[in-house]
Amino acid sequence: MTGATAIREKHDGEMVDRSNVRLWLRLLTCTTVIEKRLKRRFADQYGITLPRFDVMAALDRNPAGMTMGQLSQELLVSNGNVTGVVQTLARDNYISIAPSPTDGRASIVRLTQLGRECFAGIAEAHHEWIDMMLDGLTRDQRTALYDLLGALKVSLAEDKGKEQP
Amino acid sequence: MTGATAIREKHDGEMVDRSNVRLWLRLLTCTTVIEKRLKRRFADQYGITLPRFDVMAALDRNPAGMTMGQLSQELLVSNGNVTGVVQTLARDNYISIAPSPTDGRASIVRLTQLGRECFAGIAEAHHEWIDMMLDGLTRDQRTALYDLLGALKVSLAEDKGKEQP
DNA sequence: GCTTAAAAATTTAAGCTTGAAATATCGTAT
DNA sequence: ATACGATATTTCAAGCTTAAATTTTTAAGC
Repeated sequence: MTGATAIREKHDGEMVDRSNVRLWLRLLTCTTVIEKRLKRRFADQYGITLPRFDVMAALDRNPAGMTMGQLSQELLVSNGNVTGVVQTLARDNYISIAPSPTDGRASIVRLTQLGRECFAGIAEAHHEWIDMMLDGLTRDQRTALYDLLGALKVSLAEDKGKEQP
Repeated sequence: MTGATAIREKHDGEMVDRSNVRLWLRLLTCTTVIEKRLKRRFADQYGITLPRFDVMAALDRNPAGMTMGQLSQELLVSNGNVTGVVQTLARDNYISIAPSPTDGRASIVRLTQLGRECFAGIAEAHHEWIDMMLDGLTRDQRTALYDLLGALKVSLAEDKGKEQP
């Protein structure tokens, strides 16, 4: 079923059975394909990058505002990365950065009116694109995939403190 | 089951049921967590980046060498990216870049002896790390996840030509 | 009030990534 | 032999990302 547009999976070069590595590579390939398509569509139709959308989405969910540290934790990226993306969004007036009333070190980041309006339209398109990309799976398949990824997520969280070899 | 080290999922800010978006975010979160751990371990224990490892893995699988374009297709990244990563590996003498005997525009990239030796050790560690990270799933879960991701991959490939809204 | 460790954020250097432009080469048609 | 479209790669600008260093501020202890 691999037609001309079939997606190749990354390979690690080993010939012996490496089912875990193959599972990981398939996970990575699926995620990468979806992510690149989203990025392309965000850029083409809205002139926005995925990281900026992620920041706006986090702020949309927290209308009272968030600190840089909270954004870093919510988005699973470093503080330096958050600083850079936030500054770009502020430059373009999608968000505002205000000093924290209670901590002189911190800032409170919020969506502006312009930011909220832009985000609403982009979020709707985002949903539609995701729906389309997952449309080829049955509802049962999507549910099963969601549950299995949930198990993986829990397992990875428990992993956190494990020693490395 | 969300302990202190539980991994938060990214959110898109909507309160209505958006199961496809939640599935996508869970996929993204799992992939991101594994990828970041691999990157950290590669850097800490071998002083190498994941993209460089990817290039070496592709070349290990193709001892006769590959062109830049083949690397780009194999690794699902742009030509410009391949150029940059390949040049860095060549600088460090892990790979060699030779003019193609049949096409003056192209180059043939191969692992050097040093590159092969380094890659062998790193690849082994890579397998172990992946095995450990996926160890929390049962064999049946891993098989089911692999198959479901396969269905998703096929579906995404068929997506390729679909019109956007 | 002073000292110190910790916290919050910014800055920095290095690497990765894309898409487009530029350059050199190839293959085909005339 | 020449012209032209296509191909392969490099270069470039812009953005993202990390980890570490730095700066500013806070909180705790004395």
